[in-house]
Amino acid sequence: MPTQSRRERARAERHELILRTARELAESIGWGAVTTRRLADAIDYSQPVLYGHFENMNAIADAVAIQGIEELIAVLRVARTTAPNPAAGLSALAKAYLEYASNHPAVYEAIFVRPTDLEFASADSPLLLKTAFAEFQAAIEPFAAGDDPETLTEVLWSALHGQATLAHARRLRPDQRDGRVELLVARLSGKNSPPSAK
Amino acid sequence: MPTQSRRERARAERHELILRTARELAESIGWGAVTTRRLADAIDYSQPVLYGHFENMNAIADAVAIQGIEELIAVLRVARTTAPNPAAGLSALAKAYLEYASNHPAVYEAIFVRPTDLEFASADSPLLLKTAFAEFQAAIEPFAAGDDPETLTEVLWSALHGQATLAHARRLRPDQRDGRVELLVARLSGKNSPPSAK
DNA sequence: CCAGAAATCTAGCAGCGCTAGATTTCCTAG
DNA sequence: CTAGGAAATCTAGCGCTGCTAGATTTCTGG
Repeated sequence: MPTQSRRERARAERHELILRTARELAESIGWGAVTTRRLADAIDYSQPVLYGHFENMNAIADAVAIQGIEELIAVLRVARTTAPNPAAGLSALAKAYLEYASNHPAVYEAIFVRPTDLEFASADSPLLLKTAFAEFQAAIEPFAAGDDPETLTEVLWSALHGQATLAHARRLRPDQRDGRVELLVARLSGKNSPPSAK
Repeated sequence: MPTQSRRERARAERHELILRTARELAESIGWGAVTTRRLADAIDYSQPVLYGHFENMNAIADAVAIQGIEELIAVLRVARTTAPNPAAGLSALAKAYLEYASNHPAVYEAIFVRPTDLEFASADSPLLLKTAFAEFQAAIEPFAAGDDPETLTEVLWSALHGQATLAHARRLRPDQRDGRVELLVARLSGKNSPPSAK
């Protein structure tokens, strides 16, 4: 192992340390309070070190977002493919999505809420977004009936995104999280209101 | 008219000037760029004058949000009550909501996106939120069937909110805005996929 | 062991929200 | 009509932000 390699390894480790710390900080104090000074302090280096790894503060949040969307894709895929049938798959995927958003609000914010240049910036991020989108589409497509599957997918994703963000902003009744997603899935998949009461 | 009154009138005018200017600035350059210095410059006063009218910058955005939600409520009510039947009313309300969000993105952001203390802060703002919520509920309630109307309302509102925010972030196909809302409304109201194709 | 390269830090800039204290403007009483 | 005091307004500045140039330290290869 040449010296060069050890340096590179140390550098890569610190790169991960920055990301991990940024993520932890964001989850505990919110992105708005994750400043270069605080982050540098937390990793025990001076601010300029951060700029040796990332172009700016925004790029750090973007990198956390990319890690997050990879996790999210995996979670969605497991939820969907583990289910015994399409209806259960759709329901599991929807619940898994909201659960991820609820358990990792700062990461979710980094991915989908924060004003991001991530759209067309990094070369691989649009691909990841497309992959995530494909998970939604695979889950809802069996219920497309005569409608355009892509449009239906956008409707599903938007509906879940809305529930995630409004729930996080405490604008929806917390105890009804499951009720909302179940009702949404039921109506979107066409299996509508139960025969009569209950 | 005693002197006191003229002063008060001038003060009220400037109050409105601040709000109007803040709103215009936000719509043209985004809330992130609406700073106390820029806003003060735009109204041709120094920064401290702003603090004679509002507690802080956030309170200005909150005030814009309150103006906005009043507008939005009126828009929703007209859309809903003008329609000839419940189905048309729901559709009109949904489209009006998305249109308002699209036409006044900064105001929409002030109301529903910006991290706000508006929840329990101002005395009248929760009432306004409840009133807006009631509009949604009135529109969707006829289609509740056996389901809880409040939950269904939360589902509707969340779904529209998601479409509004993701569309603004350019993460949904712009040309499919109407298609999405129509599909959403159709599925939520139980009038599902057309008999066969097309 | 030592020169040069690489890594890291110190110190600083401009802009942010916000405010204390100086200054100006205005109203009123004599 | 003017003097004085209250009200309105501004200047200047604090501590924070993201970010960077240049000094300094650390490490590496000859």
